[in-house]
Amino acid sequence: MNRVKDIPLFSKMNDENLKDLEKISTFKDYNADEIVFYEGDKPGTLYILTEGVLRLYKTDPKGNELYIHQFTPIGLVGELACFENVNYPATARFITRGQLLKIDYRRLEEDFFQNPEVCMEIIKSLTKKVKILSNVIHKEMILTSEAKVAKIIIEHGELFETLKNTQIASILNITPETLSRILTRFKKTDLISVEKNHHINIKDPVKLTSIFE
Amino acid sequence: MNRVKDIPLFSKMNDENLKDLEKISTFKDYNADEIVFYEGDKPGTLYILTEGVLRLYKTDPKGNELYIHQFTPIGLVGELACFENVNYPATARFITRGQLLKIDYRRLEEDFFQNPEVCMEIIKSLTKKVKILSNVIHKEMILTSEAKVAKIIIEHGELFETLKNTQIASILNITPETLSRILTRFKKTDLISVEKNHHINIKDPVKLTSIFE
DNA sequence: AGTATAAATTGACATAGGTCAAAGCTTTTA
DNA sequence: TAAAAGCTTTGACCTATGTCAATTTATACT
Repeated sequence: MNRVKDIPLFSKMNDENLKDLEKISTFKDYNADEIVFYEGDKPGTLYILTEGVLRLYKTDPKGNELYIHQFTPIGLVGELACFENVNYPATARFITRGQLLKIDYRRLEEDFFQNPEVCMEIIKSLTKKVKILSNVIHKEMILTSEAKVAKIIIEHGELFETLKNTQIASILNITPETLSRILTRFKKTDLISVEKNHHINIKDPVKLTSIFE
Repeated sequence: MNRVKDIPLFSKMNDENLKDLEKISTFKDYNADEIVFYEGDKPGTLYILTEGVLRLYKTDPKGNELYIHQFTPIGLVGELACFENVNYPATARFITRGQLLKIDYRRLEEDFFQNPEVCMEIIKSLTKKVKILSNVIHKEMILTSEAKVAKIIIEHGELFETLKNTQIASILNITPETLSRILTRFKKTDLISVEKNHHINIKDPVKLTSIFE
């Protein structure tokens, strides 16, 4: 992607505004593992993810990464920090190669929010974000490790075919050891079985679901 | 409060829209401890808190209340559920007597979001909420119990003068026993001392702050 | 195919906080 | 001001997960 008007957020802007926007924004490509911003950095740039997978995580005092969310195109990233002028509450790192549109927030503000279409898109984006965070809270505060694993098997079982268990553990914010032990327990109690290609066969969906609901 | 136009969110609406709004909304008074909605309830009503203190919390499988936030006037409550049409992700209960403006969301939608002033207020409200949730995540995922206590002493030490330790423990999502043990430890290591009227005297702010930063 | 590297499993152990129960303290209420 | 009710403190114990280390199993590379 290389034009601002291809971004849904701006698709309904008039040409004049678009031109202004182009002046204060640039597309930038990233490699996998590149950091976009660190937790605690000062805001000032609004990011729009146009390509790739971008992970948001926090770091605890021991240095562990605490997974919050992975964004896929197209979405606003880091708008809270800009709108509220607080430091970024999490670190953003690309998981794959990717691309961002970087917008100089200070030069944007004035007429940007006047446009009702833009406002509507921002509301949508913020709403999505509230939902994401609300789910994070649910997962981290309410669910036990066993419940997290049961939930990801039921809701995204296919992930086990493409990701290593260490990666899944990191998404769930548990250790690989804990994940391994829980999977073993699920196999022993005949809730699941593991077939070729790491495909997880759910043998007792009802019981498995009851673990996290 | 008893008029819709006294609410900032609607203050800039024209008279016609206001009249429409009044038709689909009602003020309702609540007593302390009254529940407004339960986690899992179907949405349909947009609430605006006009008086009192409203607590949002989730309930874990053991029945423990997990504190998320307490709202004070004036603020939108439960808009995520309405906008996204998902069930309420938390329970809302009044801590004091209070009042809500209840708006029938289904009858609202059409022209409500056209109004740029209203949009702007909604963006503000959602932004505030993202910030709140982001803080909840920080508190619950990153901080240890000791760090939570240190943080509340530094940032809201005066709370100890008005609230029982059990209430503070519930805000921090820790048990009163744990809070008591941590306070004892802080006293023993000369970080704080407790004076008359439960006033907490911070003897070593630097060290105390370093526990949670 | 055969070795090197990475990932998963398993066991032993550590730890933060929760749970339960008893004993002191403070408020409130009568 | 006495009795009751409600807080706080303390000790003993429990539990879910993390940590570290050893081993086994898979995967990738020449």
